Amino acid sequence: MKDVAALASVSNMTVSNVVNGRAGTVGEETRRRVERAMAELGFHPNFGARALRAQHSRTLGFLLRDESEAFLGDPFTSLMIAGVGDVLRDYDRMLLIQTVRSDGEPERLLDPVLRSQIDGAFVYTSGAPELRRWYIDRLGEIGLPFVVFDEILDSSDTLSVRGAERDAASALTTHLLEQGHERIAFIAAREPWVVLEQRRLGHVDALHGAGIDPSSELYLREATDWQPEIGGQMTRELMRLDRPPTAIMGGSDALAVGALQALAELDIRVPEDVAVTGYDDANYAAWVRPALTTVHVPVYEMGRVAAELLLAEIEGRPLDARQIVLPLQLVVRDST
Amino acid sequence: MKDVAALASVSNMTVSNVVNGRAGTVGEETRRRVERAMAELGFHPNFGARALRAQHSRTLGFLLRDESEAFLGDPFTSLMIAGVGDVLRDYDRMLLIQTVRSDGEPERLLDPVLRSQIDGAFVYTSGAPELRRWYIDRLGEIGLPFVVFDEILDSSDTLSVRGAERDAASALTTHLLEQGHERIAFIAAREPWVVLEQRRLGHVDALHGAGIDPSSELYLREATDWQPEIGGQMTRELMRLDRPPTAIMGGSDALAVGALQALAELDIRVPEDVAVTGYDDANYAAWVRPALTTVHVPVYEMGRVAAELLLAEIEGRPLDARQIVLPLQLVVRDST
DNA sequence: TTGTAGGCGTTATCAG
DNA sequence: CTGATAACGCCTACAA
Repeated sequence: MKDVAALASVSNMTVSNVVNGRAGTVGEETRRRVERAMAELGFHPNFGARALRAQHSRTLGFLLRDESEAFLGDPFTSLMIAGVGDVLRDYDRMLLIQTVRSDGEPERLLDPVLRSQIDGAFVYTSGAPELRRWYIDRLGEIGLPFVVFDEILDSSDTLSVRGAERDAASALTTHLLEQGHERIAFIAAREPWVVLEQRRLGHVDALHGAGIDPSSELYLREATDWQPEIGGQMTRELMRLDRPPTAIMGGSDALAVGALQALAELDIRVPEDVAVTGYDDANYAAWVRPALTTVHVPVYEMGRVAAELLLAEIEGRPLDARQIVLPLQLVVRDST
Repeated sequence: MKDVAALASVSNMTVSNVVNGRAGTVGEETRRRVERAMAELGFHPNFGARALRAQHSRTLGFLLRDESEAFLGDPFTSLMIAGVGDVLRDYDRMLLIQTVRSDGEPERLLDPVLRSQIDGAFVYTSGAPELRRWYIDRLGEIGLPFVVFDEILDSSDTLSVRGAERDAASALTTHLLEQGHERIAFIAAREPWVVLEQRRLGHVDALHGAGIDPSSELYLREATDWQPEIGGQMTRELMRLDRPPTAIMGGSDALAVGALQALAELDIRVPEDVAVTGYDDANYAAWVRPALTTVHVPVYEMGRVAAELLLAEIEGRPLDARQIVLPLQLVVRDST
């Protein structure tokens, strides 16, 4: 910077003012001289120095803790990050990704925060409620702005974004009930996941609403992961029941795909004999046959909304709401 | 830091030595005192200050320029980032994502580099060859270590990672030839994409090897994107030909899924009447019916390899090779 | 083994 | 509108 200053025969401060486009503090002619000098020398402000002095980095952090290995590879997660990333790009901010394995030290997730490397954080964590709670509390103590995803917070001023999972699951179940189904199974993985609990609750809500008692033999959650094979296994198990279900709700699209496959192998027609629904509306939900009835979860949009929210908070703009719940859309296709 | 120093009754320097675990420069007893003080005060070294002074940030950048909007949402890209991210996590480094829209200023992609915000870069760019070239040259000038993906570089010491696309496409075509197919169509999107050119070349290689001249009416590339619908359109077009193909190779799985759908609607059996192949081996390739024969592209692995490569370079470890070409695996399923 | 002095590149403050 | 000065928090070099 001092080279630029020298070349343009001005002081450091003037260069700084030009770089930061501080209006009305620098003469038109001087600005031009400085700009020319910057171009000539290929000057770019040093990030570390700026962060040190200005106490902010124009960088936001995505803090991610997931169970699986290729966590970031999860389409859900990456679409969320894409939403965040797209908005940040428009606001000219950068995104830092920090992740911890579920078998690593959880505190490490907060490193960028503790080191003042970021100006705000997006928090997307799996795992035990206590841990999730701990992260939120800790971040609150630290006082850095942050948004959490999928967390159900009452009477708190923590920023959060989530989908109306319970309502949507209820709507999906109601859709099935309206088709005349009464024995509706619900299959899922065993992994703890708040969102899934909500889906289950919504499902039960709707059953109760129709005066049906959820049967425990129709609620399978034996699996360890969300692969279709597991969905197939659970489906076979269900169809061996004395009174098999007439509809199977998958806790995710992948599980539903497995159900579809298993039913095809058993020569059971979908939707004539048994209806199947997914959840998430992954791209392939429309591509399998029969195309899956499912619930569209606007993950990308959630990322965008969260980013807008956090940026508004950071830039001191007024917020309409601190907790945002996005509606989910029922998508009826051919499997029901 | 000075607070810690005060509390432990030592100098700043001693605290710094403890933080950085510099061996043998600090007494056992002193270290303990300092550590206690750090814990008590919740001390964490300031990132900006360290980056400024040390001239490195332990952060690597993923520089991404893509045509589409939700660029990061592309499963390909995000799996690659996941691979990179997983390795960096093991090496205790962070990942900064920088992106530019195709309609934005391309130079902005290099901002983190120019500002010394990162210690190295992963470069994944779409677009005209000149621009891609420009990025590589510019990064070379700057002198920061970087790896590029999917770039075919000869006689250069630029680090790069790519798949053996041409070989795999050739193998896939050969597989079809061995099944007795002679009229093999190739459909793709028009978007410029180096990888696709390679796939096409491999396809042609195999045809030539079998003494077949690639027919231009069997090479469709009219589409604007990679959605299945487009693959369906092209398939219908192909089947209207006087001598329709007996096999259709999709430039990607999504296109192949579209072909599958179109053929089903035309009551053409796959693979009996027409064989179909995809490319990429996306998760759904195994889930559609008939399950797609395709080529597995180890994107996640590519990310990992690139990260290992770049880290070795940065940390000054010796490199076996600077240009890495990963083999791709032919995956034969039910559509051929 | 520990301490002191100085500077990394920027920006805030305040004087001119 | 512009410039001098100090400080941000840490680390390198050298001294004790």
